[in-house]
Amino acid sequence: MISVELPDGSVREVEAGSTAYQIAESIGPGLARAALAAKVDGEVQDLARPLERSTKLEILTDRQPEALAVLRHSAAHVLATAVRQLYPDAQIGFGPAIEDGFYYDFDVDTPFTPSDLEAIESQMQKVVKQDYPFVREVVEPDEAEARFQDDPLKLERLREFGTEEVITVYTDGPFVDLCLGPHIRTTGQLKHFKLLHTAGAYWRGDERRQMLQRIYGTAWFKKKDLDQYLVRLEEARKRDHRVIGKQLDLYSIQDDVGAGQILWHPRGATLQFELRRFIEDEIMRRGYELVYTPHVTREQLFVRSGHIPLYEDNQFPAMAAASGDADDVRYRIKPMNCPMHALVYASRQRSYRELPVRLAEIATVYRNERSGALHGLLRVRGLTMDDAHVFCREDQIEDEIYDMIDTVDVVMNTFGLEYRLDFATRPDKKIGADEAWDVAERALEGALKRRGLSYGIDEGGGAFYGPKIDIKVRDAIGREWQGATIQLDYQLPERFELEYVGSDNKPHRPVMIHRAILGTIERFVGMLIEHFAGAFPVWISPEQVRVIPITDALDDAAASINKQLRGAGIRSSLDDRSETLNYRIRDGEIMKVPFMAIVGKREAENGTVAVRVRGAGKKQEVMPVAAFLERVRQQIRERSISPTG
RNA sequence: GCUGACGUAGCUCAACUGGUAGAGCAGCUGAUUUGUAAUCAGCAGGUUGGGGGUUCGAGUCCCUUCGUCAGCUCCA
Repeated sequence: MISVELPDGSVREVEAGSTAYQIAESIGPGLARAALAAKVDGEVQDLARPLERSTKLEILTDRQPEALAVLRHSAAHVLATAVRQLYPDAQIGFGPAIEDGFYYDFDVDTPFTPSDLEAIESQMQKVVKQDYPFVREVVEPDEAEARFQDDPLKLERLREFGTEEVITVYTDGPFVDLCLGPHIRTTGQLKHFKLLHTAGAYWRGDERRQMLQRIYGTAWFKKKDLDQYLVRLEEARKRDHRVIGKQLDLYSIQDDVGAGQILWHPRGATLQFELRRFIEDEIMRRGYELVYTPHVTREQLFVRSGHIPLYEDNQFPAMAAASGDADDVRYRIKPMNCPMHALVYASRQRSYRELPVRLAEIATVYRNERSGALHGLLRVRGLTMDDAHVFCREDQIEDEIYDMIDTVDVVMNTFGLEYRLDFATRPDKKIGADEAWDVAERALEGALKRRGLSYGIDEGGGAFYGPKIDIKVRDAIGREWQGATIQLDYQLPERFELEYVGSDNKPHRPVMIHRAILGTIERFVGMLIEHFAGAFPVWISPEQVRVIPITDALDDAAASINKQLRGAGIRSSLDDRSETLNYRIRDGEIMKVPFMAIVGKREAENGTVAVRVRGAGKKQEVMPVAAFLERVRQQIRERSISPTG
């Protein structure tokens, strides 16, 4: 007999070899029916696994979020079962649960079409109806080899197993898979799922290997959850910066210019203008100095910096010699600013007294991104970094990093953006002595700890030249994009032989820190559009106030208010079109203008405006023009997130 | 770059198996003068992304090229 402790603290004595399912049955038929998996001593397992030792046991049902991943992974098996029935020659890859769903990779001769998906989904329904139990078996290597004789992908994985490892296979009806588990009890427990789309995916994520066909799907405990998820996807599409960017006339990308290049329209340019002003103001108060450097330089510069050949794939090809130059002088458009900032530093002698030297430049750089990677504003070829390079002594690193993290936090909080910090440590392939890495990593982590923000650790994720801190923000549909980045660099100072004269009157090599706070203006604006769904804070709104006269008899009065607002530095416009009031108000709402100042006869007579605040509907407020003006200015000054705030 | 899907008026989308390219909104003109989310009428607008091919005939089929989208890979 063994004793099993349940979550409520009660203990049951059962025979060794009893299953969690049997225990669930003994507790009650309702629980047995609802049971999806078991948690044994903190580990999620199949319900059918025999319990050999005294343990703590929790029966997982649809009330435990941990069971969702089990359900989704099982859904992947049901998918594979269906695909194998419809396409017996399909070879199977991997099929894990992922956030919000699952996928399974198949090697098939002809890729699946959308209508194939429908057929596969209805076949899945049949598999569910069959209510096949998921059966786990532990097998010997040669037995496993035999079972997966016709599945080269599985065989490949199988041959990677160490001799000590336990090989398990799972069977549901006709389908057998090499799999760690766990699974739900039967296929019938999968109820609410939907296949979403297909995509190619390299086998083992390696672009040199063959491309498999991946089918993505989603699965939920309840129909309501599934429906909500589909609605959420729909809502996210409405927040898509590419949709809103068009609606609000912020920017365009045109074939005549080329993929991945942004044409900023006046409204989008205003966002960029305010961001630049904001960040430049912020960092100059923190002791940074602005520099401007060329966009095209001799290729040799990037050879010296090491970009060529290391980064060459991401650079645009060389340009021919400028006229009059020697034939061997070629030029490159810059993919980064760091070499030039290093040269600014090196342009004269530096004393330890002037360190840290902090050089900043908001500059557009050009990278030859692979066409398939481009994505609206979030991944472009012409990207504008709010770049800076700090040259300092090792003992100054921590303070500098601390200040950078603080800047990131201030900037993100200004917009109410949530972000995630990742501390990326030394990779296997690295340059420099371990002692230097020790110092660098300690400094970075010390600064993180001092700032008191939580962060993840990306073990071995650092750059080859130094550890880094990455800041990631999510887009409307939950994809993470890198924003700010802070990178320590021992390599470039070496290559450019950067020096400062120390108090000992001897030359020393400074450390270089690369950092961007917004990341790139393009990506940051894209994130802002999605975050605010186009309803920007007043201070960055392209159009802050729209003055609307009720009839054309009031056009002059409205025009003079508009002029007054503009004179006060407010981005105001006048809508005196010969359209109905309703039409113009609707237009203002659609364009997400934070304030509409409506001028009727009463207002004109009293020197007031009827202020309609974006999103507040009819709850307007009549106030003197001067008071309104001050209110807008206050919102701008305080960088309020919402006009109602 | 790779796999798949897609590309029709400024925008959103129609056009059955190949048979005269349409609508709404936006735009222009005129009328209307409006008190808080679409006033009415008229007009104009397209070598169907580009190039080539099959066909009596191509938006529709084929090839090619550019681009977009979802992923993969890569990355700010």
